[in-house]
Amino acid sequence: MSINTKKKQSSKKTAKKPAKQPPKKVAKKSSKSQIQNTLPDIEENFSEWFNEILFQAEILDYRYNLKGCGVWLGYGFKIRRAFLQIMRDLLDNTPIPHDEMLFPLLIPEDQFMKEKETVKGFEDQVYWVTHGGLTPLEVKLALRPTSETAMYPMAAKWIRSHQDLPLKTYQIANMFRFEGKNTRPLIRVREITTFKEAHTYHESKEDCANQIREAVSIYRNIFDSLGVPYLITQRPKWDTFPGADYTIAFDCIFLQTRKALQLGTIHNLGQRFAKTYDIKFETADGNQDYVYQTCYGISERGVASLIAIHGDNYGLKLPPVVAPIEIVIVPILFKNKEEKVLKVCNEFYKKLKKEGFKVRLDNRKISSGRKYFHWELRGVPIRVEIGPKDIEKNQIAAVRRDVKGKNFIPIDESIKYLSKLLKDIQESLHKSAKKRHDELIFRTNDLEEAIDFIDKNKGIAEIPFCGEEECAASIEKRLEGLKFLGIPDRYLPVLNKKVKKEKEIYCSHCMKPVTQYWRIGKTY
RNA sequence: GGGGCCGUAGUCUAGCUUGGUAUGAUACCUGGUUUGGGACCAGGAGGUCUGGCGUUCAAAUCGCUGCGGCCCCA
Repeated sequence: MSINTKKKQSSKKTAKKPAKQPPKKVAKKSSKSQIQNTLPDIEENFSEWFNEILFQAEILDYRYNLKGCGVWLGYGFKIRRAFLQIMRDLLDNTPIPHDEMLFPLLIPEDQFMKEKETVKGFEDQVYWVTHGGLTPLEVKLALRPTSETAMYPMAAKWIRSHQDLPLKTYQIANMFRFEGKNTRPLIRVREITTFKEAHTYHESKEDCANQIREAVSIYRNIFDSLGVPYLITQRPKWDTFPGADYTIAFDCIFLQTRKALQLGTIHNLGQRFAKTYDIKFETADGNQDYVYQTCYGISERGVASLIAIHGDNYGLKLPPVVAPIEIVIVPILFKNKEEKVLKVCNEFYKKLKKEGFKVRLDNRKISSGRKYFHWELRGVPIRVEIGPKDIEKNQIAAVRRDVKGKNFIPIDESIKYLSKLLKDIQESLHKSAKKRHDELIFRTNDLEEAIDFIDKNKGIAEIPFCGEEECAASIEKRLEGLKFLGIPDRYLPVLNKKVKKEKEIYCSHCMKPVTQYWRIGKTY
């Protein structure tokens, strides 16, 4: 199957178009059978590949006919669920746990408008509910674009004393943002179906800084589990979350487009929101003070990143931790031998199931080659084949998805072998992605070189920079789509005991002496 | 934000210029034969031609507009 990524060059009138390029083969095929269900080439046409894989691998159906909204399908939903499980496990198990909560989707206008900075940052993106049935509402209701304004008035009611602090909360819910016309499945959507937002409340600046460190470490863990490489960067002050003191972001550079995708953000909110929403507590010495806050969020872009980072021309490669199926068993059936093979497969299936593997036996009456393509497209890490020859030799054939080798294993050793293989795949996916990702970062003192590097879509660059917005603006003007990501983590006091300082470098634009490189590149 | 192109079965597509029975493939269903990398044969089912309005004896086809998609530029 294939979804609407067709690119029709011809108009009705001018019809006679150039011959359509056949899709690039993803596999060797006998010459007489026709090619179908192929994916666009991931290197040549990443964005088409991405749309196709979402549909073909049954992750998302984007034919809902409402811009920026789609349907999570069965297989995709399971991946999403595993992704959420990773986040929940980490947040629930910090020394002082985060409590999961759920706030209303609707926010009354007056409450929403209270925090001026946030409103300004989101005002052109808010969906408004103006009617209840046929009755116009006296106070219109915002569909949350983010939940600070829903949560903080409640927090003000809950927090009385320093004994109530720190309070750590999170919710996983959908958000609505009226994005412009350039929407993209999972990456830029109008309904963010999956937004994990943590909000924490503290009695001091120091506690707040500690929380930032905890958040960074949680996020590291999340993306490491997905095998997704990332850069940690403090956003420039002009690109900080509205109302926050500073914002630290996790970005992933897509290996094909070499554009950075923001995967998650961590904000130090200081006391600004506490003052707006009057979140006060009584200190140990009997005074009143406003709480210090942080918030940090991750969306379904996490799923997008693991699809994009590991995928190839055969389809997905799922890290075992998020794979809905870790091992698929394909029986190799020959005439008059079916019963025997199916019996052995069934026994092996039950054995793996009992051992706790996420396993699936593919009994369908289609050719085995077809099954291979089917499961490879869906990124199942290991395929086990069992045929008459294997039964004779008391073995199984194990094929890994990531590097495609076939190995024959004595059936008695198979459990041990398979669980080790899953671990290997998990690690090797991460390692190979990280290796390719690291190669996309280029440090130079020469602005021309940096711009050339980015212009040729080779990745992102680090250049010496003074931090001034005007200076940044003149550099951004040099190349379309060029953006300042911000300050690399190695320079951030909050994340380093000893902060690194560069010597004898000068801002790429104004030539002032500086001590930091900044990251610049193209972004999604 | 500005501009361009497009929408026909689950999917892809022919037909549109010059208005008159909607083409083919694939996927799907049934039966048969097969199966160590996308099998084959036979039969079957599947369409408000993106929604609305208009022109016309007659609209997939011409015009306007909504919705949706893709591309280029800011």
